[in-house]
Amino acid sequence: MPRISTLRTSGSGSNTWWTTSFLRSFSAESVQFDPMSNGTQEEQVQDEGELVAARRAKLAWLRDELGVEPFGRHVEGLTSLADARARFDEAADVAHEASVAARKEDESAPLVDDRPSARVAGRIVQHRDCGKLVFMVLRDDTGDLQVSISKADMAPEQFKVAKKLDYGDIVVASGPVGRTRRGEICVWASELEIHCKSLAPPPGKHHGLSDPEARYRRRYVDMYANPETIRTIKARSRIVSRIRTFMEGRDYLEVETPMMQPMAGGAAARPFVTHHNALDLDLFMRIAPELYLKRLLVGGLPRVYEINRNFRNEGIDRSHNPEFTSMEVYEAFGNYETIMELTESLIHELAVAMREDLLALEPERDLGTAEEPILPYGDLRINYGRPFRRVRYHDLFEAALGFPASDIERVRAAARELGRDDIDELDDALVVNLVFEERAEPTIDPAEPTFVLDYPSAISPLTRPHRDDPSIAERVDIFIGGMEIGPAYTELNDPDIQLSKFTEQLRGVDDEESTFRSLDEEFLDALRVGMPPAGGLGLGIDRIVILLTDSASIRDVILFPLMRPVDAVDEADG
RNA sequence: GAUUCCGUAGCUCAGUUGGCAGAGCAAGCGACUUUUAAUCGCUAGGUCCUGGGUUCGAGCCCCAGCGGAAUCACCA
Repeated sequence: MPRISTLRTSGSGSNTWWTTSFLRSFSAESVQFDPMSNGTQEEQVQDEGELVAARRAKLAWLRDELGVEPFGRHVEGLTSLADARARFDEAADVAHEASVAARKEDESAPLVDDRPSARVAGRIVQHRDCGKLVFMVLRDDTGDLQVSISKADMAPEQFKVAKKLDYGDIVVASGPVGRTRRGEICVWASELEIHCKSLAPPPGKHHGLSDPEARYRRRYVDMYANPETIRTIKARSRIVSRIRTFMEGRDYLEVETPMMQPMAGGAAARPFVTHHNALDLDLFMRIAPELYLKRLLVGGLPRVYEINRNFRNEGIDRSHNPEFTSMEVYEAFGNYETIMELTESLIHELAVAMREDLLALEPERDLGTAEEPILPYGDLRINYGRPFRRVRYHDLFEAALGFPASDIERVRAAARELGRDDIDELDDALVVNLVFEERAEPTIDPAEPTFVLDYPSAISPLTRPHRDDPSIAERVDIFIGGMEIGPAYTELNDPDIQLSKFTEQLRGVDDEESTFRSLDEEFLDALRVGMPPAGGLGLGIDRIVILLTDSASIRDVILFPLMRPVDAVDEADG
């Protein structure tokens, strides 16, 4: 027999008829004892602890004793909790209170009740049973609202239900919007129905769910336990929507290109491999849409963008998830200057809108001005005022190191100071960039969005060299809050140079890399057909959202970040 | 992949030198017609992440594993 011995059926004087009734219902309905059953089924039942058993017992009680079906149906005329709260009418509430007081003196006095009413739905996050009064707090995606119930105002059966509801249950309540004596705006419910009985033990009432692992694995619990989670989800959705509106306003066409590609191109990253059965063909989850978007420029679309997922088979940390969302943009006859202007305008506009969203919630916050929004990010206050800082790669290098990048002896000396022992084997350009990343990048003020432009050509193999100085590339990277948000380029459209750069790139590839790097002949064919000169941009959408929502980790802005399955134990051993 | 830290009741967390497993909230029963983390009385609730080892004795010490977080590497 499954273990339900934690629930006593005798020996304790405190048990009443309905405890035992719960227990009978529980053992009769929920636990189907089968002498032939195997251990696994029994274990599943045993997993249900005391808290679940109590909830199942209430479920059975609702059905058997009250004839209430707690898994409800379609409901009409619902108002969000925020809207219901907004309906509150002070004068009507005062008049109602006065008439109730008058009737206590004189029973023939008329009852005045012009309070607006509302029908609301939500999940119970607090429940207080005070005898003939019950107070509960409902939560929906617009906020919290108290529902107050007086025994005198409700049918006896419904009041019984109201007293026995649990944290986590979903209910619908209807009645006038008023205040309690303590001034709390609430729905004074005359009707109350349970529409979903929550059978899982809820998270804590005070601290919510704070264990990060539990929050990511059980996001649906995190969402109702921690309202900021829904706030971030909504903010992300608004940000993406605003990006689309912005791009559409500038005549960019949104397109969708393959996410499963025969060749993983467009970036230097390790791909995931998958397989098409009917074609018996290995495919790569895309690491970038770039080479397909450029084909569209070849075909004649002047301005295209794509917002979608890339998949990169690499490490996971606060700013990296294996699948992440980026926006790539290509603009015929643009260059990295026009793309910088686009990027700056877009990010500025997003910050302006986010500032307004934040002020709508908290008008008193100091968030700069509409032209120069200042948004919090951790300990920083990032100023999104235009123009963003622009600094050339070599100038930033020299300012940080005290000597120019062309002084290669001093650069190599600085690199050795970083503790690298492979310096002598590296090309000059790679050593310069190493020192740049370690010493110059950290000097960028994280509170000031900054474009770093004119990277060395030698480390930018897919970028068009600068027309005045071929040793530098028309490439720009934007940094905000210490994160690289995305690079922009003047794209290469000379097919012969592109071929030689590809070939050169493939030469340095090791055995492991060669399994997923190959020469994309179709793309080269497209370039030979002819691509207009173009500016291109890759923008990390998750990172933009991290910044604008002041989130600590990419996992907070991705609904279901990748987690190792808990049960995948020892499978790989052998 | 490396290093460090973490894993104890449904949730949030204590746990002393290795000596009977603790609290608050949540849960069950009772009281309460204006609560606000309601209050008051009673009751129940544990695979101390898993598996080994040391020890008379392990939540605590050692080894291995699993999961998570941070930092690093890869990368965006």
